[in-house]
Amino acid sequence: MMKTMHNRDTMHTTFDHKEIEKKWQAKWKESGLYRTDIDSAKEKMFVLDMFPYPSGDGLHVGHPKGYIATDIYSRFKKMSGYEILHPMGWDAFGLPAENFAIKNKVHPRVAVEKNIANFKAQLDHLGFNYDWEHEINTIDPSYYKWTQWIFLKLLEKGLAYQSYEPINWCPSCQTGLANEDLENDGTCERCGSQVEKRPMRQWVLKITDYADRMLADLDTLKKWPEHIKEAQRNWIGKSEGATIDFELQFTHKPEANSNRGPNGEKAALPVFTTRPDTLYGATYMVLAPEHPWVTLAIDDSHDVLKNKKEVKAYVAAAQQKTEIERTNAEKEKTGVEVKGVVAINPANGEKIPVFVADYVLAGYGTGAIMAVPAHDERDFAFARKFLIPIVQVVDTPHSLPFDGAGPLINSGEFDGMNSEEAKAAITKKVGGKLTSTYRLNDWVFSRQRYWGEPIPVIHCEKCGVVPVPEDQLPVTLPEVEHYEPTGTGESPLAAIDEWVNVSCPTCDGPAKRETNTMPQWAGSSWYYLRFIDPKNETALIDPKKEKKWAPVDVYVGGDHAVRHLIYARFWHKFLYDIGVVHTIEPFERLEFLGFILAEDGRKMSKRWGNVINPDDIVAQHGADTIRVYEMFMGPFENTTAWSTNGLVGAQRFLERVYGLSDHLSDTEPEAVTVLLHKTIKKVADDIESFKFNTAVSAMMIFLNAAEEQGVTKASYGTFLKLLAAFAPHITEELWERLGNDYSIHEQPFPEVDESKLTESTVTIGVQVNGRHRGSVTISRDAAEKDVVSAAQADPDVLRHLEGKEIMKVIYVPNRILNLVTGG
RNA sequence: GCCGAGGUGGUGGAGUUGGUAGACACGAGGGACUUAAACUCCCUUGCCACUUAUACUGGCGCGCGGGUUCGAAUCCCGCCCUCGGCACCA
Repeated sequence: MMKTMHNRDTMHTTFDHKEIEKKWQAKWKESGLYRTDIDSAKEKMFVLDMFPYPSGDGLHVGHPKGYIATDIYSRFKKMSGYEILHPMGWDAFGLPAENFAIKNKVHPRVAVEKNIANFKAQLDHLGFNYDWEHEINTIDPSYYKWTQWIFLKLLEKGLAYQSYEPINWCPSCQTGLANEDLENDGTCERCGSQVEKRPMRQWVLKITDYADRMLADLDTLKKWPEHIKEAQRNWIGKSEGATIDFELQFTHKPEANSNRGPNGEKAALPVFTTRPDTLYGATYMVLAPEHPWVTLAIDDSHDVLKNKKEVKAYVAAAQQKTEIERTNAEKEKTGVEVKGVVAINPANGEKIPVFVADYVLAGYGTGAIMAVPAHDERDFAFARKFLIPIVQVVDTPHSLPFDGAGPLINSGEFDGMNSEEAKAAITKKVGGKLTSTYRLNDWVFSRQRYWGEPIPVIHCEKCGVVPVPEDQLPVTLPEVEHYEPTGTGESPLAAIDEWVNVSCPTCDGPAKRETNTMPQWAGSSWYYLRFIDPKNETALIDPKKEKKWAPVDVYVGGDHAVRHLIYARFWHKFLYDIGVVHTIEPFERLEFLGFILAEDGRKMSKRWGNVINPDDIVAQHGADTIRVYEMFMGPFENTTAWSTNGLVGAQRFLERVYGLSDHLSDTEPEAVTVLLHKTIKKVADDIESFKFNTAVSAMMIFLNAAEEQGVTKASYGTFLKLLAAFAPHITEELWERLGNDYSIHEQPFPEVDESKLTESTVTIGVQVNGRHRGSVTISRDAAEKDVVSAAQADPDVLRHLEGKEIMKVIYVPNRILNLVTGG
């Protein structure tokens, strides 16, 4: 290929990025370029990042990656004719601010506001197109008024309740936690302490009522990554099966059999099983140590067991174990037979022993199981150890335990029936119910800490729990002397008598405020809605605005695959049910981003001393450089290590773009025009699908060609528009230098001239026997015989055809020619 | 164990309705400019063999082993490894 080289020497022009950034950031602000017109008639596009927690450490270069992507995407959409909403806000309640406040003796609000100012400055340095008129902050009383309002609605609908069940308690953070706040090994995700089970009064949200809908509606989320949906499915953990009652008989104190319940009804315990088809093989029953029946049976006032002491000791020992010890499948099974009581297998009437064992979990299903050792690995191991009969009921050539399906045996009238069919049939015979159970537990919603939204209820001696009347919202967080957690299970708010003691809204009698606060995740469970209508004082959101702007069109973030996204989906569905929103899901499309590691391949952390502050990169290399670089690093969803060399590569690219403005030509080769239109198409398609790395690469390819072959002012201007979303400062500057009107960011995105995309000649690869041997350049859509004769004229091809006869010709027009020879 | 995503040069990565693998960038080597260095620019750069040669040419190459096909990074079968979610969940 011919290359007419311009001498790049003379092309090199450096520019003062600091000057340009300062100039245009000021101009953008002054002209209100990025203001959103919520009432615009244009089609809307709501592009949102997961808003940050404003930590004292500030941003490192990894944080802005997602923000850059949404900035580019929303700028592109604006150029494509949409009215965009691309806001930013602060998730500012939570433990770190509170801990910082305790340590440094400042009010958390003061610390957080300082951090926000720092974050905002860091973001502004990168040239983002946020409309700060739409900023929100979860700690503003005008915001959390509506967080509290949602809680009241949940309470009203019976979806918030108080529970005294043992919950996760972090001894270091001194607060209760939700299951979602724990690591896999049962430690606190925030401080790493081993979490304890502790019974205490808690507010709990009935998220399980929404489990089925949250699971089913995942299928409507066509624009979500599969792995996120899968993580949510796993978290919800639905199992389908049956609940079947097992009658108990007392053998040690037979008189107890005739004297149960007010109507003499028999005692029966329900078990949950996914394999009701194996009921005939159930040779014992197991209860979790925390099962209420067990608790009752070992109570001192009861005396129906033969070995109460022994069972009691086992239960006590089980409670001493940590979560990890309890849930380690590898360890040998332990348990104790409950003597003096047997269960009746409802299928065949056999008397089977009852055990208490900690391999059965109280929090799942009914906390009791029917054990089928022949067809369950765990039951098999347990049965072998305790010498319990093993009865095979599913026919299989495999060895036991076998947990697959097959024709039944030893199952009375069901012999020969297939497992699947037998599930419903056997359940029906024994009067059981086909049910589902979930791994997901209700959301433990109260924290015994200061820095959170007060839960808006009042406890009255006479009336019990009384919601704070809506017109008294927000219940504002009072000033306190000390933020330290009390450790007693009471929040620090409990010490502020003048705040706690109120009169009951119902009876006017003496009452106390709820002193627990909401978890960190409350404010972020609905914040996206508030961006649309941030200053509304009379409603959470104006219905008309909601109708136009919800849901979020593109939501971008990493992490939070379950927690935040589960909670937000839950609240959104609730808001749908009470008529606040009109869609069943909050986020139409989700883009998951990969993180940026430090140059040494480790996570960026103060601990390793490898943190890079974007401010330093902006100062040294420019905001446009870091923007282009972070998009060029690799696929958006990939986690990649920072590379200063790569950054410099992006900077060189921008400097060459800038330098080219001094070397524009009056004409350009057709090839450059054609390439420009290919580039327009490629960049538009790639931004739409979040493939920013290949969009940048396409622009680099165009720049290389334009430098080598020449480019006109018009084409160069078009190219600048493609680059504008990525590098908003220098493109604005160059746009002005070309003599155009302000602003490049309000230009329509260039149109592709489709006629330019089809070149008149094509280069076709030529294969001999499937191996590439040469290529021919020929007019588009050339006839097969012309391509073959052109290929036969190619010496490289000819060499491989020598002395051979062409048996077969495979020709894919404009793509490939394959000559197959005999011999 | 179950489920999901992935494995391509020295590096980040292109390319998957099967059709010229390695675009673009980084790094490296060589050269121009410079008193010198930096910057900038030009050339080379998957591996191996042959060769005075970086020229030709041939062979091998997308985790491994098979298969389908004129043709496989792409489709099928069987493995291995990495990352993520769940996990004594009945």
